[in-house]
Parts: sequence; C-alpha cells; structure tokens
Amino acid sequence: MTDKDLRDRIKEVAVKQFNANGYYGTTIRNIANEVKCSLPMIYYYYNNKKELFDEIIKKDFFNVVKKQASHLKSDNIIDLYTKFIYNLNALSDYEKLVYRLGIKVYLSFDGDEELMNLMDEWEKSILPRHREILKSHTKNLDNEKAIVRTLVHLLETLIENIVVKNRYLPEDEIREEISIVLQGCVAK
Amino acid sequence: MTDKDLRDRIKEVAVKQFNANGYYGTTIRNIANEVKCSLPMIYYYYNNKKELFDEIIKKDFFNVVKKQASHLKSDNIIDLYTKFIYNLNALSDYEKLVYRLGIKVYLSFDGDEELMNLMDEWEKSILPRHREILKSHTKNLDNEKAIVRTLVHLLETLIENIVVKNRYLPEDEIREEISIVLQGCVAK
DNA sequence: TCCTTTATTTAACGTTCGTTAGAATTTTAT
DNA sequence: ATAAAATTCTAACGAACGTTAAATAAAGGA
Repeated sequence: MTDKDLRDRIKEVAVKQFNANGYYGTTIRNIANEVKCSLPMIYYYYNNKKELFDEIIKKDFFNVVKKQASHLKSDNIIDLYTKFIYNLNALSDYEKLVYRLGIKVYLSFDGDEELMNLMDEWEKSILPRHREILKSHTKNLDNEKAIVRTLVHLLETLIENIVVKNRYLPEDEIREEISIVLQGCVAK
Repeated sequence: MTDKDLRDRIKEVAVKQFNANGYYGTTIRNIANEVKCSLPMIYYYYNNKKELFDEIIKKDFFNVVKKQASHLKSDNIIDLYTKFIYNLNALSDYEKLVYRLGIKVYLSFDGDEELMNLMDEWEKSILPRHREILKSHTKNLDNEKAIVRTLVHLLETLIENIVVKNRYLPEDEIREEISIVLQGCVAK
C-alpha cells in the first residue's frame, strides 16, 4: 500500500472519491489531501481531471469486466451463471469501486458523451453474447429471445446489488433466481 | 408552461440539470439562466441548493412512486405487473426525470446520507409488499420467497430501462419477461 | 564529482461557485 | 391614491475551483 506507485495511489483515491461525490463533487485538492501529496503531483501523472476519470473507465473498468467475463465457462448453464454472479462477491474493494463507477457511467449518471458512447457499444454486445452461450447449452426454444432478455435483465440487478449497493449475495440465492428464469431451458 | 409558477419552473429546470450534471455539477446560475430569471430568485423560493434538491426527492419523487404504485390492481397477476411496468412509458417527461433522479439517489449515486436513509426505509417495504400481492393472487408455493425476489429484481431492471435509460418497452415484451418469472405461480 | 533527469513543492493565476445585502419594481389591499 | 406586501433585480462577498509557473529536492549515470 505505501510502496505502491504514487500514480496508482492517486487513481485509487480518485476512484473512491468519484464514486462518493461524482465527477464535479470530486476536487483535485481532496484527492491530493487523501493521497498525502501536493496538489500539482496529480498533474504530474495525469494531464487533467477528465483524463484521470477517463482512464479509470476506459482502462480499469473494461479490464474488470473482461476479466470477469472470461470466467464464463461450465457445462451446466445454471452453474455457469451462478458462478459468474457469485464471483463478483470476491472482487477486491478497488475492483468493485471501479465496476461501480463504470455502471454509474453506463447509466449516464456520470461521465460525458464520449464515455456514454463507449458504454452503448459495449451494451450492444451483451445480448448476442448471452444468446450464444444459451444456444450452446440448451435445446431449441420457441421463446429463446424472451428468455435471454429476462436472464440479462436479472443478471443486471444481481450485479447492481453486489457492486453498486455493495451487498453480499449468497450462492444459493443467486442459483434460485437464475433457475427460475432458466427453468424452461434445462432438463430437471 | 409559460404561465406556471416561477417556483415550479425553477424546480423543473433543476430536475433536468441535477439529472444531467449531478448535484455538484449543477449550479444555481445555470438554473437561473435556463429559467430566464435572475440568480437570487432561486433563493427567494428555496433557502439553498440542498433544500431544492431535497424537495425534489422527498416530495416529488415519492409522489410519483406512490401514484404509480396505486395502480397495482387487477385479478390477473401477470396483467397486474405488466401494466404496472408498461404504465411507466406514459409518465410525463418531468415525472420520468424525477423518478430517474430518485433512482440515482436510491443507488447512492447522488444526494447525501439523509436521503439515502429515506431510500433504505422505502426499499425495505418493497419485498413484503410484493409478497402480499403474490400471496393473494396465487396458490401456495414452496419457493415463494425466491420467486418474489426474482420478480422484484426483474421489475427493477425494467423500471431502469424505461426511466433511467429512457427507453420505450413494448407491452408484450414486458409480459413475456414477467410470465417467465411467474410461470410457476399461475395456471395456464 | 558534476550534470541531467525525475520527482515534488510553494505560491499563485483567473474563474466560478453558493450565498447575501440592499435597492427597485410590481402587485395587492384599503 | 397610497401604503404595505410580495416579487425581482444589480452587484458584490469570500471561498473554492482547475490549472500552471517556477523553484527546489532527490536520484542516477558519466
């Protein structure tokens, strides 16, 4: 913690403050105070406030998301999604806050238009990706489209509960809810 | 629109700007500019910035929520929830923005601790309320708790889609998703 | 050792912020 | 018509903002 690069410590504190007070509620001075460095050091490592914010979303947020999505593997689809969500509990505090800030931008509660467009693009990839996963794990369904939509909607609130509201969700509760949505896809 | 009380017009513009730029990103000057009144007029009708923000949440947001919840009546449970969500599409732009700001506070993306506590209290009432509705509309179920939880989770994302992301959700898509979650509760 | 590069600081810049004092105007009641 | 009350304005206050200039300190290689 104390030996970490000052640049990383600045970003870590920034993530905390952007989360708590938003972009405009966060000041370079407050960041510097919490990092215990002088104010211009922020400008030594980052060109300006916006660039600091942008790097958190563009680099760190999408890294967390990609890392988490890479664990989407299992032959049992209910297991697969249960673990996908349950693993979020184990993210580090920093990763959770980065994820949370990303969701804030995703809902356009913070950030600017450029970041919003990035999020829009990312969002478009969600439904097709889960449709493929579902297709490869289940028999053909007539209401496949609706099930994928419902599943993704459910996943979204589960993620929000863990990451945004910072709550722990037990594995069996996650499994129950996913099973209810996928009960038509899966042989008992 | 032009004949409305200045006090209301100020609040209307404030809702718009608090939504777009957050509490700290919104300035009294910007509000006054968009309202086309002088800056101290805001202070003539509201003691300060925080009081303006608080009134939007404490009064207007909970009014919208209560008004919407009052329509939760029907003998068919799938119809009931479908209409509950579908009706959100018909909210006025102002009501939607008020609702959106409330959700922002609910997720503690804006506002202060006091408002957050209000939201926590409100949240606690959600699950029991829907449990009662479900109980009165369906036969006894073994996994009733899980179904209520899943339903409420699904409702939350549907609300977010309409109110936060400002998208139109067609009635049949809403019905499909609610049916998937409630398929175990309802006789075909 | 001295010089160059890297890291960090103090101090300030112009701007904008929330808020208020105090005067001018408009409306209302008598 | 006139006095009182309600509304609106111009102008300013001190504080905090993002950002930068310029000086100092530390580190590393010749």
